[in-house]
Amino acid sequence: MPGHERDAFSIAEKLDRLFQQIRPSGQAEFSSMAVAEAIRAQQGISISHTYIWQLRTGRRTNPTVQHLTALALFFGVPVAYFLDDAEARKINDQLELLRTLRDAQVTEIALRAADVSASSREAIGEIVRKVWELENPAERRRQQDD
Amino acid sequence: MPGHERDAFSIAEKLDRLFQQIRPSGQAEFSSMAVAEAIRAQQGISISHTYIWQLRTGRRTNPTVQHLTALALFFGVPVAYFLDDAEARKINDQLELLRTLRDAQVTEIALRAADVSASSREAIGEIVRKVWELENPAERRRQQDD
DNA sequence: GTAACCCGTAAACCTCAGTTGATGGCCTTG
DNA sequence: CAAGGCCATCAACTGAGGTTTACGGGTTAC
Repeated sequence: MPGHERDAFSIAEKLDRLFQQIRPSGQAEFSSMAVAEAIRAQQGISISHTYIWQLRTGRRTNPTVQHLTALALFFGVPVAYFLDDAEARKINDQLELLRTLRDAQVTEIALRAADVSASSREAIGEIVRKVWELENPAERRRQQDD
Repeated sequence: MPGHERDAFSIAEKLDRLFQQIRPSGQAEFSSMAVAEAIRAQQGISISHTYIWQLRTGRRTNPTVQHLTALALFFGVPVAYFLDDAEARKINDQLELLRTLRDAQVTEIALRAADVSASSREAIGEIVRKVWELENPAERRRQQDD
């Protein structure tokens, strides 16, 4: 099991939380039976109450997309609720980076530079680096690690 | 099948798209074999190249969360990309831009420029524009619409 | 040439996701 | 009390998710 840390919260914990927080008429929790029946009725997807219980209690941990989607739909949460934790968030950073660039109105520069010869690009890169170093004192430059 | 509209794009189509758009060094696509091997190596999750191919070609359509998450992580997209169409479209556009920039090895320029004052950025933009105009004859400059 | 390799494709195969059936506890209602 | 329904829980089973093995085509190396 290499370095990548797994989800801090398991599917079981998240599902359990949904059961606790989303209740039929404000009273007691849904029963596994009721949820299974509702999913079959509303979505036409076969699922057994036993299996829902197994997922909730962590006895089964690796459902298929169909069942996970069905549960998410029933409880009215996006499927990503079950899946996107720390790991997926890291990935989202990469996409966020693009938004950051766009927000800094830098994409036009990038796009133009992309359409330019390699040697010119190198020269431009050098200029940018010089400007950046001028504007960023050494002290601040130290905290450049992700 | 009641009212809830299912995903317009299958997992197969989305996965195929990832293969097409996210490439190793800008050249040919990843092979199913390479992806399987990388997932095993980087994430320690067992997956066979044959199965990846089956998913990509739509012969298998209902993977478990473990495998879907592994694929999403490898390609650097949130798992929701495979499950939620709205988000998938958003990410697709961003991916295309990101790949364009990466292929031109221009991201470092852009990143540094984003971290620089507005006036400097303006100056840099001016330089880039000048270089670009130098390298792109007037004739070609006219057809700059897409 | 041919040997070695990587690749997509296919079918046979095996493991585990998911079901079925059963048990017993806790409520009601008669 | 017994009868009946709803429930969580368990063990045993089924079948689909996932793998293994193998074949043929394409490419590079000797």
